[in-house]
Order: sequence, then structure tokens, then C-alpha cells
Amino acid sequence: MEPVRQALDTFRHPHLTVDVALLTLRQGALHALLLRRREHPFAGTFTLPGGFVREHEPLATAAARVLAEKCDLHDVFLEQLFTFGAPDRDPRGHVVSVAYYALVPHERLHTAIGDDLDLLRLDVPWHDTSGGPIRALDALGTEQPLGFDHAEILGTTMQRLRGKIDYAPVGFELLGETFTLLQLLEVHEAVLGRKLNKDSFRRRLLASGLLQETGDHEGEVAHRPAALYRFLRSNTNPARLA
Amino acid sequence: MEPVRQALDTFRHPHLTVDVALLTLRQGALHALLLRRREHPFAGTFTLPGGFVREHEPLATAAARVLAEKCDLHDVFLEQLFTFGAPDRDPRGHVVSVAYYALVPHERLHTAIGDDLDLLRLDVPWHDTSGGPIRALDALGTEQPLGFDHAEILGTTMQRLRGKIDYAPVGFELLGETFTLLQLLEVHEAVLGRKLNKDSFRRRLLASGLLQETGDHEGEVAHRPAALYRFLRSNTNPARLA
DNA sequence: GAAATAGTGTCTTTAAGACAGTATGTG
DNA sequence: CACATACTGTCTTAAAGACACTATTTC
Repeated sequence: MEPVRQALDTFRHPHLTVDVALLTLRQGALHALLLRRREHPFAGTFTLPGGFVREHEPLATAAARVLAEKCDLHDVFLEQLFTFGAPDRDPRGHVVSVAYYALVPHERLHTAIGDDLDLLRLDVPWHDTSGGPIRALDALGTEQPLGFDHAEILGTTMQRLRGKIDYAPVGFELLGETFTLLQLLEVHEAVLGRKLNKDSFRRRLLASGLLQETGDHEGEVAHRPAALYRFLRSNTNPARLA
Repeated sequence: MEPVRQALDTFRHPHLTVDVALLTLRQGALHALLLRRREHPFAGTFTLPGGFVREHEPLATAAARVLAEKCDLHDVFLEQLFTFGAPDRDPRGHVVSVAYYALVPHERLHTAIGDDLDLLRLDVPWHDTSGGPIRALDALGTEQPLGFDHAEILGTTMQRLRGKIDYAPVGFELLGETFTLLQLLEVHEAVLGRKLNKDSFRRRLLASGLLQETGDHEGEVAHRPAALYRFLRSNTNPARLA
């Protein structure tokens, strides 16, 4: 028996970690920020950034710390997703992981991408909110294997997002400070994996009270420029964690 | 250094428990199954049944075991709710709790109620899905204090139920094998805390494909007896845990 | 002016709410 | 038969989808 497994087995309780599924929108498709893993187990696969929860550390703080330490990312939208505790999810021993998902505009990620940190495109094989593991594809469209149960965690993230985007203001977290209605529509289409009706989307969002007109319009386009909106963050909307 | 050893040697880690918010419907109102606590801390308060997660034990199994050991309840609807990890939620140390909620018809609880096990009526002070702690009232309508963050856990349970009952078949879990449409309506009204429109409720449920007519009708009523329905459990519906 | 998307107005379709009226049991 | 609730049919209302039409920018 290898020494690591031996060390874990001497303790009677499961260990507690956090994993963070950070999603962003690139070229109209959702991508996840993943780490290329060098060590046993699952060496060579991609995994979500994660780490142990310290004693006296709040769970959301642990998730934010993991993103800061492993990806140099600060002040992103974070929300608890689900806790994964299958006894065999880590071959070294029983590790229970509280999964969080994070959303961030693509512009904020440029510096973070490096050798062992990559954005993989998500391919969701189901078309409703049924759930199940999903696939991660590299720039060439080749499937890259995911370690542990992280394909399952990303699937649960998509399931949560699809169920939530219609009535909760999460789409804004993937856009910059200001955006057009078409950009917001494209976020919703990327999350839901299907085309949406432009007319009713416009009506619904304008009537929702979530949008504030900036007065500005987009530029650099060969057509009538669209009005730019800002997300009106009310006191009941979720906050960011530093 | 290997991360596992680092966590064990450098940092102490939080302990992991499960807590179960078991809800039932009695006299048209939602009640929670609570234990009267005798020990420090929170001696004299009511608390949710809970316990430590054993190594190599799945989380849902731990939740079902707690219900079996502390309440002699088996084979109930159980679903993971949220994981509570505030460092000060237990004054004895950092205890992270994976909360589950359970739903069970009132008839199945009669034997479970005893000296230290009681059903308290829930009083939800908010009228949408905004969330927050809720109150527990005894048979006389007197508020009974809840230990730890269990008022918060019950509040999150109500929030989840209210958000879910409109599109997921959870109302059936609070009813017996067969039921009338009016009984199902009353379940929805108890969960949502408001009156619903009878006509559209009937239309919606009959069109949903979730109900199977038994052919029988209720008896013992001084008016035209209503048709009895059975919940049509499809393969995508949630299962029970033994 | 051509091209392209933004934005407006209106008709149709669909689901919920309202409500009148009929059906069927008990006492 | 009175009464109470079950159930049915239809009108109204609100929101989504469809689509025609106008507006405004770049090239």
C-alpha cells in the first residue's frame, strides 16, 4: 500500500475540500478554467482548481482562496453548487468536496492562462436540465479527459445555470460592465444551448427592471449601434467575494 | 510536500456532519421533526437530527442512517439541500454540516413521536423565496428556540421547496399513496404559504402527465366524492433511500 | 444607396384567472 | 330535497412568439 493512502486511512473521518467550476464565455461558447494535473492520481488529466478547507475558514472563503492561489483571480461571482461525497471519488481516501461555481467575463482571464491553466470548451450532451457528466474540448475540438468526478461537477454546474438563468440575474456575471441586449441574449443562448426568441427576450429584460440604460451606444459596428445597458445590482442580488 | 500530508500536519481540519430537516404536513400546516437537546451546547433547544459522517460513507447514506438511528424512520424522500460551514455555527469547534431535507406523509410519523422527538409547526416570516431563518411553534403556538444554525437550515429548506414545487414533483412526497386534487392543492398552498387558483391548478396538474387516475373515489365525505390519483413516478423522478 | 442590425407596433397563440353552470355524493 | 364539493365549459387577461415595418449606423 502506498504511503499516502496509508496516512489517510489512519483517520476516521472524511477530509473536506472545495472545488471551483469557473465558467466564462469565449466566442459564443462556455468554457471552464481547468488545471493540467501532473501528479498521481489522474496525472495528465484536467481538473478543477481545489484545495483543503482550513479549520475556522468559511467555505466560500476557501473557494475564493483557491481561485486566488491557483489562478490569481480575485473578486469573482461565486456560489455554492453541491457537495460531492462518493467514497470512491478520490482513490487516495474519502474526500468530501463542497463544489462552488464561479462566473467571470472573459476579459478578466487573459493574464490567468498559462502552461498548466487552460480554458476548455464545454460540450453538454443533454438539452434540458436532466444533468449528468459533460465533456471538455480543447481548441482543436478534441476531448480532454477530466480527473476525479469533475465532469460530474461541471455537469451539475450547467444544470444549475440552466435552471437559474431564466429567473435569476446570473447572465450578467459573464459580461463586462456594459453590454447590449444582443450580447446578453447570446449569453443566455450559450447557457441554455438553444436559440431564443429575440422579441420576447427584449420585452422581458426591459420589463424586468434589472437593466439600466447607460445612454451610450456601441461603436465599431457596420450597422445601427445598439444601446448599452448596465446591470442594476439591487440589494437582494448576490454579492462578490474578494 | 504532498497536499494531503500538508493538510494533516500543518492545518487542523473541520469536522463533517449531516443534518436532516424532515418536513411533514399536519392539519394543513408544515411541521418539522425536531429533537429536544439535553446536552451542552444549546441544552433545552430543539435541533435537527444529525450526526458525523463516517469514513467511506456516502453523504446520503449518512443522512438516511441518522433518520433511522434517531427517529426510527426508513425509506423516506431525501435530497441534499446545502452545506453550512460558518466557523462559529458550533461553539465547540469548526463543524461543517451537509444539510439534507426529507419529506414524509404524516401517517408514517405516528410511531416516531416520543419524549425527545416532536413535531413543531413552521412559521415562515417571508412570503416569496427570499430566505432567512424561520420560527418553530409548539401546539400552543409558542415559539420554541432552535439550536445551532438550524433555524437557518429550515429556512433554506422552505426556500428550496418553494422554488421547486412549481416544476418538480415534490408535493407528492407529503401525501399518501393516493390523494385527491384538492389534497394536492392544499400541499402546494402550505408550502407556498398562499392560496392558489383551483381551476388552473387542476388544468396544470392533469396536463402534466404526473398523475394517474386510480378509478377509485374518496369516501366519508358529505358531498360528491373526488377522484383519487396516484403519482406516476417516472424514471427521471427522484428515488427514495432505504 | 446597400447592407446589417436596432428598435417599434401589432396580430396571433397559449396559459392562467374568473366564473357560470352541471354532476354526484351524504344527510 | 338541501347542501357541499367535484367537475366542465367558456370568457377574459397577460405574456410569448411571429412578423412587418421603420431607424440608424458603416462602407
